[in-house]
Amino acid sequence: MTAPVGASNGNAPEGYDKYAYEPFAVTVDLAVFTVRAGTLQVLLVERGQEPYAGRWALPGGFVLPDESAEEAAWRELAEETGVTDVPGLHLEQLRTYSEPGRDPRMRVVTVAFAALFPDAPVPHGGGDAAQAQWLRFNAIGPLAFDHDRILADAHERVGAKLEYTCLATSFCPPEFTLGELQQVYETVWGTPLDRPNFRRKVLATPGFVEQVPGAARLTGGRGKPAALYRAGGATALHPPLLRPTTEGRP
Amino acid sequence: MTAPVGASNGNAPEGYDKYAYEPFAVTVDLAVFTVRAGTLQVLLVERGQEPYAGRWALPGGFVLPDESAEEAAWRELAEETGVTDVPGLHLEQLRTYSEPGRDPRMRVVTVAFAALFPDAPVPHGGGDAAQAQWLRFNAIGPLAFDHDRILADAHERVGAKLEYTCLATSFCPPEFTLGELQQVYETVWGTPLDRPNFRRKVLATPGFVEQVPGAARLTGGRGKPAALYRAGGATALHPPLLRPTTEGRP
DNA sequence: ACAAAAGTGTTCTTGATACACCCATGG
DNA sequence: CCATGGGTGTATCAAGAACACTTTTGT
Repeated sequence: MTAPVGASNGNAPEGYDKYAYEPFAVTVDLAVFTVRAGTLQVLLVERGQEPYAGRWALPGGFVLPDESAEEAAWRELAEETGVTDVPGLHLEQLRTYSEPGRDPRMRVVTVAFAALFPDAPVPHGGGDAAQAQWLRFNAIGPLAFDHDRILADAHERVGAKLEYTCLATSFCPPEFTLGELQQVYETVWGTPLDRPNFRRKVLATPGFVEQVPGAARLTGGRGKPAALYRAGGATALHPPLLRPTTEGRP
Repeated sequence: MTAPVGASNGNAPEGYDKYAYEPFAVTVDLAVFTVRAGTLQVLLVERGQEPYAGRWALPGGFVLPDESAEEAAWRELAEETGVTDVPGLHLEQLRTYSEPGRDPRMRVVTVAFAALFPDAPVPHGGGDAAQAQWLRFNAIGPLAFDHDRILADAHERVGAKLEYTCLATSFCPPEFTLGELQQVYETVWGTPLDRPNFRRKVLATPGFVEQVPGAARLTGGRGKPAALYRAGGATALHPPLLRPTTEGRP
């Protein structure tokens, strides 16, 4: 029941006073991932005040009175990174965290989002983006609030999404090699993949990637130049590309 | 950033007045499904007041100051159905809907949940459960607020979850036949399945179901009595049980 | 005897896995 | 010429799809 009052079930609070209750603050928290140099990185900000002063935290902020959580998330992402209109940037709602004690100051309900950032563009620093920084996912100590859990949930979600969607291209620049795409999978999953099979799988999925006609690029300085690809129009991946040795994940 | 104020990014509102903003109401909405007599049914309540007076709506209500959204959802479910401690009942967070105009009276952010109810126990009526009723999913007209969308999202989620979890047993009574389990899949997905293959698939997944030793039951009055099964301990389904002709779902 | 529902077996095809192997480029 | 990374081919195996068939009950 959405209605705050006068709901047809008799359990909603009586009266219709907007201010009758201790107010809830509604915020968004963002788990922004990127893959750079073969490592998984997360965008974090350092807290200046108590509680958790000096700790790292997920970027985020209030949902303003006239915007949805999605709009707030996009706005915050732009403010933290200083980047607007990143092509191929993916942002999706993760879940909502509402435990009463999660912020010691007041009741804060946060809608968490997971975002995939392509490599390269403007990591941090410039402009009004205060001190947002990319940190290695594996080297992240305890975060403020319940952000460790949010980050873990986001990581699991991103890993799962790579299996059955074409989302991995959101981690890549507009043009990329199949080796780079494979590195995205290997970095997020933390497991090596068989190159020939990965290649077949990707190319056999219509609309996953499309080749840039004549282009080629040298990847590591050495070796044969690799063909370049762009993201195709497909979003789903059928059949899925499963993580190796996947037993009993809920 | 969870902090309402003094956050390390400069974008959070200044000051630390809990009442400085138009307050957000936080509610939960429940999409409760069951499979009865080969049809998919949804628990709905009829609204008594404006807006949307006389329309059907998802059951739900406020998140109280000292409970999480999950606790509120369990409480509302118990209140609407009059049932507590239903074994095998499954409830999970779906997503949060926060568009500013979704309730015309005030700003209401709702955390939506999807629940699977086993067949049979206490449909409605008794006790304080006002007028919650089971309606056929296929015969549901336009609902109040944005509940059509929430219900559609919940249905899609439930359908997807049947593919890769053992969740279907949550639709069944404690003891059930494989034919009944198959009917759950067919009802939710709306597609017929091959019985021999379904059977093999279910039995080949360790921990999905376990047979009740000597028991058997006559299903439709005629035919061979079917063996009875209980839900096993497993939660995940590897490899998944995919919907037929599944092309291009995001 | 027949219908209806449970349960078993078999074939065919697809997709995943694990390799071996060739190609192009820089040092 | 060799190390490095890109790209191709192939044999093997497990899983899913389709369907024929048997068994047990009620009418």
